[in-house]
Amino acid sequence: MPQLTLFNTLSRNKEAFVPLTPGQVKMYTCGPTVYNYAHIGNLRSYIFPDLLKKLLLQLGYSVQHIINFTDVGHLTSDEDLGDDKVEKAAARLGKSAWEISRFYAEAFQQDLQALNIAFPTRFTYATEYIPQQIALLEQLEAKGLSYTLPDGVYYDTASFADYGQLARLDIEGLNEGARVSAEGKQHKTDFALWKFSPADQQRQMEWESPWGKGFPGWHLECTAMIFAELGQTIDIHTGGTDHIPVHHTNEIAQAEGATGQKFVNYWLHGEFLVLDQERRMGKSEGNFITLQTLLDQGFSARAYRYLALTAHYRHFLTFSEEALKSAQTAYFKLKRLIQKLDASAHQGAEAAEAAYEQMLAALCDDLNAPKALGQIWELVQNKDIGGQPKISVLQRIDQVLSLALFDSADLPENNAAEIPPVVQDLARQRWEAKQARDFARADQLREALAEAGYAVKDAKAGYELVALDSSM
RNA sequence: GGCGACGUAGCCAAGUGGUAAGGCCGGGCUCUGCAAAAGCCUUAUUCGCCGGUUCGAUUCCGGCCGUCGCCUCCA
Repeated sequence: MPQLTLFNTLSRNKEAFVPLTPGQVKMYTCGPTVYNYAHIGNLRSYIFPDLLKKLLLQLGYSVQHIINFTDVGHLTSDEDLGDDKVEKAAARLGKSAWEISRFYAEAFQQDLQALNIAFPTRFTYATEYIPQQIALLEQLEAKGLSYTLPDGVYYDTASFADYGQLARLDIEGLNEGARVSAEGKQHKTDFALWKFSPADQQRQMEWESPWGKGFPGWHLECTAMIFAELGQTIDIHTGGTDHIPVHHTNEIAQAEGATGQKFVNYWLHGEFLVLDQERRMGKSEGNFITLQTLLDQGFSARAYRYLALTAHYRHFLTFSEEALKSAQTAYFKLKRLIQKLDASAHQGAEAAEAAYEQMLAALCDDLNAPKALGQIWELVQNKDIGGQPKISVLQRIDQVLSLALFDSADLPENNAAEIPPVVQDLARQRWEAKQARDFARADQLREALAEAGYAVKDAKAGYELVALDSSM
């Protein structure tokens, strides 16, 4: 078994992975705030933890994994103090905040399924851990790490010696005023642990607390849920790079401030998906593409997973329709090649095993999926290795990559069910003309089919219809 | 202003101090009535620019140019 090495944001270095308890891994993945659909950039950040988890399983570890839902919104901006995204979405759609968060949480889970992302051991909902969050806040208060202002209870970051170490923050240089400004905040990095409900309005989501009616600060929930589900120290915590300077920095301050123990041994952060020319994709930017949009365009969700795996998780991935198209073409071609493997050819088993070890080694080197994919292509096209050893290796590596390499259901040729009868009729006529060697008529009918949006592909014993739009 | 990342063929993208993975697209050929599919072959003397270290740098160091991210909820 190769040694698993992971790039740890704490040290900014690749480190050999050693779990707290031999053979067991506790990992936590920062989940979405459920006030809208996830976009494909968000989803990228759930693919690499999935890859990591499956690699750990393949290496023989047992894995306890939590993904949370932030189902209580937080501040939208400085101008909207007291308002939050979930409640805002609720107002816009005429639903309750609870309905909104449940709806988008379910939509998110459907996206995960479409992308072959395994569900975690548990999904946790922030609103189901309010007592734990209050208890954590009490702990912090007892240690003198918090102070109360008219609008909420704040964390006193100056009293936590290592504050900002994860992000290597230069606190003095932080953009003055860019952070949420609150009257009376003692230090610009101080953040809300509990916000009071505005006196003049009734929030849908608010709870009683020793400090007054209100709702928890954003950072508190993750820490409280980790403590409740996984313990005070965990192995791995994953999220997007944008969480390093604020969210994860604050989580560490809360957790280690409260317990005095190391919170997380390995912090892993995924880099953004970016749009060519157009900067990052963001929920707030309004320029986001959902998985459903891609499906509507005729793309396979797994082709997007394939695309995500062609880039290293710690690097930007430039997304464009062209890139996705080429990924889907490659992905379908790879599956067709695999379908045609001759399982009765057994030669080259040793070389195949060596290739498998190399793939595993690539993945163990900080999840180098692009390299492993390259090795898959080389294996599949290697003429000295028979179909059987190839299949054996591909099945095992696909348990980690989850590309459904042996499932041909999403290939265009297997999706002919919804072709209109008229078109099918034309195709049949063409086939008959062709059998009668009336090629002029056959070509005419081919053109007619093209106009109807379908291409005909002949095989020896019959033909297939492929919709031109979805044959990308 | 502070912190940080990136710049490899038309596109996506690995990579190493010793002479550039893989995929897509393109081109050529085979096969096919045509077409598609499939198969075979081919596609960067070069890794943003300029210096330095070195026998040797795309890979290390310095400078410059360019692009981008975070510092406010965002993956």
